[in-house]
Amino acid sequence: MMPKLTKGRQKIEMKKIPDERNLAVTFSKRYSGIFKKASELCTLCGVDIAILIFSPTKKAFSFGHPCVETIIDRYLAQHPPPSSSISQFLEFHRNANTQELTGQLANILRQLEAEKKTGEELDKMKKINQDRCWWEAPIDTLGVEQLEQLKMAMLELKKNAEKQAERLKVEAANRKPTIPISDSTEADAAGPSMSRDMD
Amino acid sequence: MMPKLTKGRQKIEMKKIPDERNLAVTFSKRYSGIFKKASELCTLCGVDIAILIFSPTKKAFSFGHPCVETIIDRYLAQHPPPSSSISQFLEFHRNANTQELTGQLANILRQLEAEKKTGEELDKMKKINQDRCWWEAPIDTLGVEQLEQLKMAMLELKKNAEKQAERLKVEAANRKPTIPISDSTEADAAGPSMSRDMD
DNA sequence: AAGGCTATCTATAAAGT
DNA sequence: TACTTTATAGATAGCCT
Repeated sequence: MMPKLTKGRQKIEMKKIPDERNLAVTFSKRYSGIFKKASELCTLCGVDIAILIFSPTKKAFSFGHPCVETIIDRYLAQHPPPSSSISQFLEFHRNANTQELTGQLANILRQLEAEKKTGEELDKMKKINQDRCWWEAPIDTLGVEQLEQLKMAMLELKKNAEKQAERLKVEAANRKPTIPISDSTEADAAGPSMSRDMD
Repeated sequence: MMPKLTKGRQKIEMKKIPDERNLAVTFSKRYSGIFKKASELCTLCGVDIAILIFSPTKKAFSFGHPCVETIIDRYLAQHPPPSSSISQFLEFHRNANTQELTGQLANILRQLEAEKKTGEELDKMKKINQDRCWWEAPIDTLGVEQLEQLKMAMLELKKNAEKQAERLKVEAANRKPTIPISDSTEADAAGPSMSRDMD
């Protein structure tokens, strides 16, 4: 009998692999193994699957059938139910007041105006990453898809608007404006206040 | 030597399993196998993963580390790049005008006020589906998480506001209002117009 | 439908090219 | 660096309870 040529596959401990090189190799093998399994599951059982993985180097890997975005939309549509979101939104604004909200929206609009002036730059970026998925989406989710886009845009604007609002708040304090912008501007930013108000 | 007790594992053809019963069993075994693999990959390589599966019966199964929503947010943040979304948003509004937008936002606010009056009903719904994920989210993505919620809420409000706007438009036409509400209200709804305007 | 068994198939850890 | 090989660990098809 020949001496064993290799040790073959060995059992490994289920903890984070210490050696960085080995970790990279294992990640590469295993994530592709998982994608293959997912692909088989799609074929064998005719199901829809999306997998999102952020590698050790923070790069995103994804698998999707028929399309990652489609699956995500379908998931979001049922899971964090819209009614839940809206009630949280209302709860938040019950504690604040509508005048403040008006103020913030006004700021968003002002910011919108400003953004329009630099819109050309954004147009270029848009050209670069032409969206690829819309036309693949089943008709019944197309509306949601679009709304998603709108929402992402609103979030971007909102962030910018908050910075703007911070500036305006300082100005406002010096002039006693008709629509005061209070500290709620900060509460609405990335802080934990809203998230903790939930239960 | 004993006669074989079973045939053991047999190779199967990579096609949709015809027998419905067998398919259900295979789905159950395989999806849990994939989740186990994913879990191991998390542990071994310290990566973040989300998996969404819609079963043959359309039920959603998900795996997420640290949390499905977190991963989805991170993915959406990079993939259909925000700049793409925002530029589409801007392109859309370049064709409309800011006055109209102002009008719509005003309607949203009006709707908000109305919603507050029926807020109790929404509170009940909120109780039913307590969100489970916020506090699990890593600090650096919490802000996005919240903003996601806000956005979903805005979208809900927007839909309602559009119906409201439709009514107001009719009123407005009879009184020559300071802020005219034009047909863009419809274009902004869930129809395909915006999505097709992309390229 | 859910869980267990066994024989076999598949994935993959380690080492080699 | 990445592909190939080897041998074993792990997943699972078919069957049964």
